[in-house]
Amino acid sequence: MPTKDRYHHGDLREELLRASLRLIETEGLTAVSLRRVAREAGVSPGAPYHHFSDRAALLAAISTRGFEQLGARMISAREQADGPRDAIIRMTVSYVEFARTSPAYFRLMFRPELHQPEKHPETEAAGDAAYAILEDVIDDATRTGGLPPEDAATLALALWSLAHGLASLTLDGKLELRSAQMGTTAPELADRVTRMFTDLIDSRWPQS
Amino acid sequence: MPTKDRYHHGDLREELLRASLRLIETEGLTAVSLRRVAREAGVSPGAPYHHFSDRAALLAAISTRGFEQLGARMISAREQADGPRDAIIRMTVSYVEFARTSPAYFRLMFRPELHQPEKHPETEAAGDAAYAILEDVIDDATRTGGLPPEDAATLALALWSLAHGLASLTLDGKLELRSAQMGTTAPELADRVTRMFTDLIDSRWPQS
DNA sequence: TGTACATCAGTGAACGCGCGTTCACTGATGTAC
DNA sequence: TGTACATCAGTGAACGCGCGTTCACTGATGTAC
Repeated sequence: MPTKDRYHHGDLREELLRASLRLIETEGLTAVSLRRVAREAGVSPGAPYHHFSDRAALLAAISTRGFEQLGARMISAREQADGPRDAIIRMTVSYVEFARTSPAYFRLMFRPELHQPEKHPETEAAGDAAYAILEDVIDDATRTGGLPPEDAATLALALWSLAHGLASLTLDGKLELRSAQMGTTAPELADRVTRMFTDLIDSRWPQS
Repeated sequence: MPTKDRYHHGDLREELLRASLRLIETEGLTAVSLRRVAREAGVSPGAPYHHFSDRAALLAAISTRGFEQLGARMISAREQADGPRDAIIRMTVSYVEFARTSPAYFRLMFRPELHQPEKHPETEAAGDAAYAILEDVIDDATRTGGLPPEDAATLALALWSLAHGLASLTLDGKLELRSAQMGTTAPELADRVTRMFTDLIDSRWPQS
């Protein structure tokens, strides 16, 4: 067990990642400087450099983890689903839910200019992997349902756009604004939009 | 006509806004500091304070203008449309097109933490006005088409989410990546997704 | 038309700040024998 | 088991930088008479 006031922290890398996420959530992305993160972790300004080559590397590490977590959620949503149609609903909902419950991750993941993904290919790979899960579910639907294969790629993109738009608008508070006016809640509204979209797919390709 | 080397700039406020947009497009939002913008406009660091109370006020002014331009595009898209169904397509496409042709505006508009809209109600009002246009078109469709009124609000939100997602993914370069793999272009892909969505609406409510 | 004066919109130096990053250093830990 | 030594992971002071903002100032412009 870690003792207080040790010279060696023991788990500084993790602590820095945690502190960064905390900062993003409480004070926003602009508050995340290496100095500040170090201070939050109770460590000197130079210490982080033993774990991350620079600020962008720290942010890239967080992004990678974010994509991995999003992917894990999507996989678990798919596993719990009863058929491809249900999988589509559940995965979209879990995408939006991820944004809502992990706003710090989500905001950073889609701010590529901050973490220079061109220098950190593992971040891009994690993002691609998450998208591949979505595509795979759509492919499932073309095999077992009546979804025409030539529309699969477009539909996957439509679904991603819808989910991403819902997630972004949720984080911007736009959904909450609308839901208040409509006498409901933001999560319920996101669900409703998702279900409507799936219903639309259903009525276009009934056998899917 | 403005002469070079005048003590009074004559149109500094506009020049500062232009310089900011140029900077966002070439070097990103982080490059927009009041000092830098002043330098780009060829003016001393204190000069902008005669036109904007602080940095957030400058950014809010740009955001407001962005929402106004987006609204204008949506209105014009609607006017050119042949019926509510066509209006829905055109407005969605023009939303995405706005993001693509005015990325600097778009990025800033949906970064509320940067321009503190709570202090600048005119920015929020401009955003609400743009959304109202979309809602209005959907309401049209419920009156003239077979769209059930109880679904109107949800559908408006679905459309906004789709358009916003497409726009965001376009700016992040994700659409371009997909389109390259699919042997097409990003704008064409966005069109395709929009048309698919409208087709879905059509097959669900054929008379709309 | 000319002049006095108020106001507007600039200048440029200065302030204090937090930042990223480097570096010589040192305490703690792990390892070979 | 004990010891010498290498390596790891911290410290803390220092660097140069650009930032937002303020301020006393001044040149240019507009206006009243």
